[in-house]
Amino acid sequence: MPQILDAALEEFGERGYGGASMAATASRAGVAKGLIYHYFPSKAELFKAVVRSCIQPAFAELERLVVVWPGPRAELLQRIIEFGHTRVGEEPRQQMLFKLLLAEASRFPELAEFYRAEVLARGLGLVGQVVRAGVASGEFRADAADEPGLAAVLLAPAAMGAVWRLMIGEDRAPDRQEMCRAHVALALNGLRRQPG
Amino acid sequence: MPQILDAALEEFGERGYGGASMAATASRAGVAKGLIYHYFPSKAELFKAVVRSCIQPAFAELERLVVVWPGPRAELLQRIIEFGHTRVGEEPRQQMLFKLLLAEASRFPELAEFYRAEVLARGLGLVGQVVRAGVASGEFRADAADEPGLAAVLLAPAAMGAVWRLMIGEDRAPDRQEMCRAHVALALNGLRRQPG
Amino acid sequence: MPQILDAALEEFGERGYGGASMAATASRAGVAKGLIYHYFPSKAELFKAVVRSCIQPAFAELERLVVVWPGPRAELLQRIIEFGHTRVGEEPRQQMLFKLLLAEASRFPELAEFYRAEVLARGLGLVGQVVRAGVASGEFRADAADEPGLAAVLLAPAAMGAVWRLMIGEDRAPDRQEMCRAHVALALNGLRRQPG
Amino acid sequence: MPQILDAALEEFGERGYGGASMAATASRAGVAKGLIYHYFPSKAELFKAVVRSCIQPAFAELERLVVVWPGPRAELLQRIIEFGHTRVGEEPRQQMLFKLLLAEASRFPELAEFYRAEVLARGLGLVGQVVRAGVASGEFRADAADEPGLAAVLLAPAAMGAVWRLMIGEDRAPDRQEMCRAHVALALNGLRRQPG
DNA sequence: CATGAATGAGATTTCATTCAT
DNA sequence: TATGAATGAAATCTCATTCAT
Repeated sequence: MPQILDAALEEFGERGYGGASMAATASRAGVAKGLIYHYFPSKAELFKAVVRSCIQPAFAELERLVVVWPGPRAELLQRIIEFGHTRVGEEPRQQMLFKLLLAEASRFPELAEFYRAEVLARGLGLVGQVVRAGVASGEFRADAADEPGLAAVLLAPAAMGAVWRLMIGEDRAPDRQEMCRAHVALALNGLRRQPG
Repeated sequence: MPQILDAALEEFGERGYGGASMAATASRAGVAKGLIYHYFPSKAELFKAVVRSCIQPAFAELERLVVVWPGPRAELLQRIIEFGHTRVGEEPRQQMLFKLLLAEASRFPELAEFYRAEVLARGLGLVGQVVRAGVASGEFRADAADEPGLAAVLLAPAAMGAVWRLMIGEDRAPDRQEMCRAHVALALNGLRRQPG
Repeated sequence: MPQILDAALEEFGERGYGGASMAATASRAGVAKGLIYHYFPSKAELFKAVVRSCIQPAFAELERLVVVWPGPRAELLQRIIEFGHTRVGEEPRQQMLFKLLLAEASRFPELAEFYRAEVLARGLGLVGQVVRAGVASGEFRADAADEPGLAAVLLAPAAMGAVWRLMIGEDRAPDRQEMCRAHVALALNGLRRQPG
Repeated sequence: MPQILDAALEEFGERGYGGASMAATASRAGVAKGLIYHYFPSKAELFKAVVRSCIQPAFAELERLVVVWPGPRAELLQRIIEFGHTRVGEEPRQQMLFKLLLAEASRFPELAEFYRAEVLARGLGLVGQVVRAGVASGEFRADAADEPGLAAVLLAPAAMGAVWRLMIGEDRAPDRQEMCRAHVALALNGLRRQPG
């Protein structure tokens, strides 16, 4: 059954939900078509199972880090941004998951809700927490705490970088490292407490 | 024939490339299936024609504005950012186009290339030009001119906002106005010349 | 399209609704599978179309006869009974129709209703009319007009003969002519006005 | 194993032979699919076993009654007819059995033969015996003994009543009691010795 | 220009049946 | 006895595409 999920992930990833074929998935997995239906009642259920199987506690590491971070918040924010640019879409399974979410979320409300709750909301919470802590400690300008859209703006460049890479390929998309550097610079400058 | 393209846009937009059906497109357009093949040799060609038909000189206005802008670059940049947040994905046709690009670009290299050249590159060029002008005029910090990823970072929040809205719906996605305000603030603060 | 209906009638008749196959129907008809779906949206619709195509004004002849009959009602009743025994299930199309109705009516409410309204009710009406006329003319015993189940009882032997023939074959079922003779005798004796 | 037969009866009764599924039968019975095959080599054999399990000595009571009946034959015949109308298709198991026989007999020759020998022939024998006895005793008209189709005609209304109820439902079919009354009246009148 | 009958490959899904445990 | 994983054939249905008219 894990082999079926693996095969299905590949197939869905390569062809999308609509383009994927149960027969191809079965033969990728080296099993008979019927066996898939022994475990999953339909293509849609298989798809959701595949997505579920890719969910990983990606944020756990960061969330722990935020809690125990001893140094300045600016540095923590930098780490988070760098983590976003380097780690997002690095592992193939995660990359496929993101691709599927991107392409099919609008046709699978459950998927969209999962993405909102498990990925977006956690990411926003993480960043928002750091920002507020930095404001409280006086590192960041005070009004940053009152900008409800700030977390999303801080998250967006890393996410959009991944989207661009998926859409037009790693080689033609904006360079990962360059975006990362500029992102860090803009964020830290943009949050710095104003002189005078 | 424009009716066919309109119908096809709706159909592709609602069902995606794989899910769209020529028969449904024909009946949406009120013509016979055969007529579609009179104009378009295949489903894939119809799809590309649909995408092409949605291309609009979205950047033309901005590109002109950048050239003739009389005031401070900060204000120009603010206008561009605001334009991005409010206009991107506002018109239904543009929204569908973006959705299709997002979902199918990886399976239609021509589409991806079109997006890269006509949308991404022009957008990056636009923003980059403003940044360099602002640096030249002393409004923005000098090292902003040497950050090749900066334009992408400045563009990303507006783009990602549109992606989020497509994925999880206007109502559950991060608020458009809040993101816009935070985006402007972060960008202007982040680019400001550092006090000596 | 008539060839499809003919082929479907054969297929459904031989194999029943559940056992019939669209592929077999198509190849019987000498057309491609897909063409059937060009005309009929589903197997169930094809089935109903087949049934509809078999409906014939079987009772029209008898209904006219009842109206204009000049002689004694007993003789008319005898003719109707004989018609029932000899004609029902004689023509192959009608035989198949009856078989299908019998076997599938309980799973196709529309079919059951059609049978009730177009076959059973008309048959009962016909017989009831003759009985009442015979009572009115004094040929039949008076209380026959007050027995609401009589028409069904008079119809039943002919119908049940057809059912038996379908179930166990013409050769092993009760003999058609013998049943017919006994039926006529019982009916005419049973309706005769009582002496004294 | 009785649970399997019960479950199979329900399943076959609801869906017919073709529509019934071994998996559904197994889950109705609360056992695994494999276990059914432990007892029954195939779906067809299970079906026949189900039918066999429903056979009950329905006629035994009547056959005994005919032998020992002390009173007039007319009264005995009336009882038999009333028994037919009230008892046939009363118990759900018998009803399902009849339904299955009706629908599938033509595709299961063994079933048809079983029905002919165990149901039809015994019923005809029973009625025939009573008629002959009544003729011998002078209660019934003499020529009734020479009508080979008479028994079938006398049996038919009760049987057809059950068929109609199965086809179009108890509520829309001819009323059971009304048919019974008319049947008794017609039979007794129709068999009465003619006045000189 | 325009139709729609016709095709045939391929999609998802069901299901009786087998078999190792 | 009993399970349930596994199979593979066949079922219904869809759909892009062709072509005679």
